[in-house]
Amino acid sequence: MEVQERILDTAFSLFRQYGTRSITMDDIATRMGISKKTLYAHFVDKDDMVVHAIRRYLEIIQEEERTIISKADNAIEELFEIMNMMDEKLRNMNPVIMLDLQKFHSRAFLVFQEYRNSSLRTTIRTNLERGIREGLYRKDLDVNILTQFRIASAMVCFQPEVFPMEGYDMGKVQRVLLEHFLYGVSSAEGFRLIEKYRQQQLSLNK
DNA sequence: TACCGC
DNA sequence: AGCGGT
Repeated sequence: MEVQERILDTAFSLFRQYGTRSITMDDIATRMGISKKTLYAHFVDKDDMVVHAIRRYLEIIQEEERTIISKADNAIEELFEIMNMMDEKLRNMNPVIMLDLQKFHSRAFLVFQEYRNSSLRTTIRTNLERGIREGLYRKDLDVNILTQFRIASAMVCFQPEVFPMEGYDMGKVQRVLLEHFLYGVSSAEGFRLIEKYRQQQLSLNK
């Protein structure tokens, strides 16, 4: 792996736990056993590093989503796989990171908004359309409204007032909300499939 | 690693 | 004071 990528992965693993504000460039350099000079050889400043760290994280998620979507047999299997993937991606994530981006790293915040408004929206909408086509979701769904709702629901885990880090794991929150959404959009046939995948999950975790 | 300056 | 930046 390239040095930049290793720096970004180290930085992001710290940012996701503590937010960007409380992590210093010294922390990152120390953690990697390199000097700050090396950090500044690869990134113009901290803000630039935050932008790249967020971008990389989102690109990895999108890449994994593409793979899942192309492999999944149907919309429900797709959602289950995305749920497992996001569980890991959001585990131990501190919701303050979003406030830090909003307040101190507006460029990185824009990168996230761009992801939310294009990639995430498309993934959600396409999954709904797929499920309806496959007869696994109800035919009378309002795809527009439900897409908007699902985006909002995915964002609620970043509100520390609603889900403070003490007591709630972001990955778990996302999983529970997504599963709840899935039950809400499913047809009778979809419902049976959900039960089947849930059984499979249970036997896998043993 | 020491140091500056915001 | 402590942290970004040199």
